[in-house]
Amino acid sequence: MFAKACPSRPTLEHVTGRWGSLTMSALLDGPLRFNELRRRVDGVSEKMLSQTLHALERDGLVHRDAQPTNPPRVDYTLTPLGRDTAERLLALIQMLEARMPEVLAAQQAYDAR
Amino acid sequence: MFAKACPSRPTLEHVTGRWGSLTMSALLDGPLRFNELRRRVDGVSEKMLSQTLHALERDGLVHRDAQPTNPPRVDYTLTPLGRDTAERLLALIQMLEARMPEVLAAQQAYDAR
DNA sequence: CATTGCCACTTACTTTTCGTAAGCGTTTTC
DNA sequence: GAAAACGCTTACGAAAAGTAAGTGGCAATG
Repeated sequence: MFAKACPSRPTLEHVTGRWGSLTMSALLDGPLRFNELRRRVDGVSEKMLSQTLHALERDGLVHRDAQPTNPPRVDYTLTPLGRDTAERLLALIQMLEARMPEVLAAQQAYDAR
Repeated sequence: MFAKACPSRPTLEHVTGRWGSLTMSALLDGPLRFNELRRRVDGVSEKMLSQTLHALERDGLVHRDAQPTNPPRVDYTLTPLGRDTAERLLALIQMLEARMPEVLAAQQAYDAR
């Protein structure tokens, strides 16, 4: 993984990317439709969500279930691999959130210099 | 965290960013100097490594120990919070690497469509 | 004793990525 | 019959990242 040409690097980037991590964590609660996801992951644009989901689907982390009805209904779900990944991501996110006071204190100390 | 203006988002991005995750994982083995890190994290430029380290230092995840000798010797270490974070990151990375066959298979199936 | 290379960076420039905004066709809601 | 929701895609400007070169001092090589 530390090697430049490692094939797992792109996947790691999809998973840990700004929107990848939030998207996957949001899907831990259950399947969500495109616009439901967009509302949960506050700040993501339609374009970036679309891109993110395509990448995650290609990597086998997210399953896309499109029903050819009118209007189209598209549900996104985590695959088993996706769930394992998302659980770790969410744990990391929650740990960081819990310890944000430490981070903010460090930032203030740093900026005060 | 899912809120747009959440103060933990920038920190999450530093931690999970392309170079942040690899840099922190590399530091789990012990303190490293700037160029040692650069050689370990294959592909990172001096500029990006410098930027990444500054951000992580400001967030209180990495400690920078610069000795004013000649030539200057600068050691980077993980703080306790940084170590907790890096352990989770490394676990995620190793899990992904172990399951890359699944990912590659999914990619091939996707591309074949 | 000149050349090369290492050390830890910073700065200018180019390329890639990202975010913003609009458009698409259909279908239910008021 | 006007407006909004659905799930996207496309064009364009802005921001981030990658590339390359420069800095200044010291150590070892030739």
